[in-house]
Amino acid sequence: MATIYEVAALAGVSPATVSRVFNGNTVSEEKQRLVRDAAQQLGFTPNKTARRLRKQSSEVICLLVPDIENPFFTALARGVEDRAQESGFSVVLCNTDDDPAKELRYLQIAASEHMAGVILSPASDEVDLGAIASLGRPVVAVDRTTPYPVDAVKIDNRAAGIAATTALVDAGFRRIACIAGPAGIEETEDRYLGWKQVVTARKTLVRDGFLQHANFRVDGGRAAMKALLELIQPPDAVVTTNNLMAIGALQALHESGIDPEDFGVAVLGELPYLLPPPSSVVQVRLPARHLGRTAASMLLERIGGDTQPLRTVVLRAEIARPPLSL
Amino acid sequence: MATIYEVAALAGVSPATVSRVFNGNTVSEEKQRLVRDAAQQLGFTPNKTARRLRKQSSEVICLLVPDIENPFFTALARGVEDRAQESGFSVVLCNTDDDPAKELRYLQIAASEHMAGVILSPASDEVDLGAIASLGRPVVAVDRTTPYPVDAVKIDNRAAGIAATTALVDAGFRRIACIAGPAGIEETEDRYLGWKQVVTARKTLVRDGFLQHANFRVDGGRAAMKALLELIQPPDAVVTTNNLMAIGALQALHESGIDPEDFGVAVLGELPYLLPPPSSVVQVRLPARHLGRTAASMLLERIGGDTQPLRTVVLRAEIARPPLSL
DNA sequence: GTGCTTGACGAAATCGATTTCTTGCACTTT
DNA sequence: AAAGTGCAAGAAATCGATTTCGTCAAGCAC
Repeated sequence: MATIYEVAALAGVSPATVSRVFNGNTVSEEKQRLVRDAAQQLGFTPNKTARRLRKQSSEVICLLVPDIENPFFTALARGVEDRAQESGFSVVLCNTDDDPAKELRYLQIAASEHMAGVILSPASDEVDLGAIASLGRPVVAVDRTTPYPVDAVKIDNRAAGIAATTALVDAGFRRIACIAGPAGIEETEDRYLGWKQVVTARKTLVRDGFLQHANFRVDGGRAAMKALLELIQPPDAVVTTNNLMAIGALQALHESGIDPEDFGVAVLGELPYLLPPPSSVVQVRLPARHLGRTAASMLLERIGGDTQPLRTVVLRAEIARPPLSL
Repeated sequence: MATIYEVAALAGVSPATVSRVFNGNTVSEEKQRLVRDAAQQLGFTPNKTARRLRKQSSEVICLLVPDIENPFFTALARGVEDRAQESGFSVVLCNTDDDPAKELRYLQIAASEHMAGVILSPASDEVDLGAIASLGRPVVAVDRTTPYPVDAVKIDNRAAGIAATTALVDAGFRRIACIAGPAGIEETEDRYLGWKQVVTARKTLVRDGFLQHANFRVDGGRAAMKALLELIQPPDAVVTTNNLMAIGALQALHESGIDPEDFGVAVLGELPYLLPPPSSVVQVRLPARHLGRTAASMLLERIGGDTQPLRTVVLRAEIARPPLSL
């Protein structure tokens, strides 16, 4: 790897001039040519580490997601990446496993690595953005929000919950349960509030136990569904507040020998279905990729020095597939 | 962010001593305590960028995969990450989209960012490891190999192809086609050779057109399957050489109204099935996560200075689900 | 012609660590 | 007691860029 000094020596100029050539400062035509030729000849690329040390920042943005194996987050990551590429930024993708300790570790890395900014889907409300914030690096919360004053991009979760539940009611289901995520996570809270609003307004039957809290994974959804089916008066339909839990719920239904056509399932998110799902499954399509792209745009604006007041962008989800009526 | 100089000043020692405390050199008990206290008090963490510039390396490894939305690669990534964490390394995950240009860009970034090593699943045979290699950074190829002399971890693709095809033969299918990936990619080449070996040895019927090349994605699999079904004498079973193409193939079957129980499908890889797949689907389970973990282990050994001869580790796939006989 | 502005560009400082050199002190060894 | 040995720890060099500062010359006004 050639250094700026070698280029300078070969071109017969000072290192400062070489730097100026590559950073758009005033250099005479003549020397520009000399420098470029020399750089070309030596295969010179500026050392990012040295530049970063000096500039105290880099062209890398850090993306923290809770679960990289969840297609929702990979789609989101793609959105971030696409947008970042357009501005010449690289994306570092980190997996927090919804573990605040891991999250903190990565945030510290982001800080000490001088990354230009962070996009994160916080593992918990207690996320500590202190280190990043004190460096003045912008942060954008995505999908979930934080108590810190940062920009955010989220989905209109309540509306999504309402849409999902309404679709089930409209399809004729009358005993609609809800499998929500862990209590205390705002994102899932809003979704189940949407459910609650609809079941209350439409006066459907709600029993104790119709609201199940589960972890966000497949096993959580399956366990919750099993619990629902064991109720004395079980539901005839369910709203699950994320994609993985829906998979678990569908598995539980299948294991219980229930014909999927007879049981309404509404999902917030998309299922990795191979084949068209049973007609009684409603999917609310969450704009994951767009979420990522929007977050990246906002972050890049901040990195560029934008100082407008904090923004929260709310994206609307849409029903992917209206259910047939019963 | 406190610097080493501030810590040194507060502790009343020189920066060199502070550095020694954090890098395990000989420092008296007394000063160690002083330094640690001062560091604690200031919340000091060594600046990674400065350290990296000086040491000419970092504790970051770069993982390049062709498609981050493919569950096979996310599982692989998890394996890499898990292993890296154990040694205190961070993983930067980059998506090449099977685009040699993007791949090259990321490799250059890895080089100029002084990353400790690279694990990659090369987009093509023309991958250029020159920059990385000239820095002496170790590289491990995963899932696919390269013409460069680097360590590799791969799957016994031919055996997997043989296992998949044999399972179909054993299940009674006699006109077995193959949907292979793009010609020229070794990984898929080996898999289809496994198929070829079995159909030849077992004397099943093979027609022109029974071997389809497709891109590695869902649409490729679907198109290939459609082409197969349009043959004058279509196959009664198919081996698909990756998971996404299998999804496409199953979709095509479904769209053609063919009962999945009547048509044998063997997949190299796992399907993101929600529910148990039709009994005629054979899945050869590829140990993706393990692949990643092994690659990470090998890379970390090299980073640690291991200079043993080049190794290629071959992992064996296993049949996930023996088919019922017809 | 003198003084002032302006622009190109080199010298040197800087970013924050690590590491090599060097020094000084305590302790052996003959 | 002089010389040798070992070790803790400070001073200074180093990694490779960017950036400030200062110089010098050209251009222009008076």
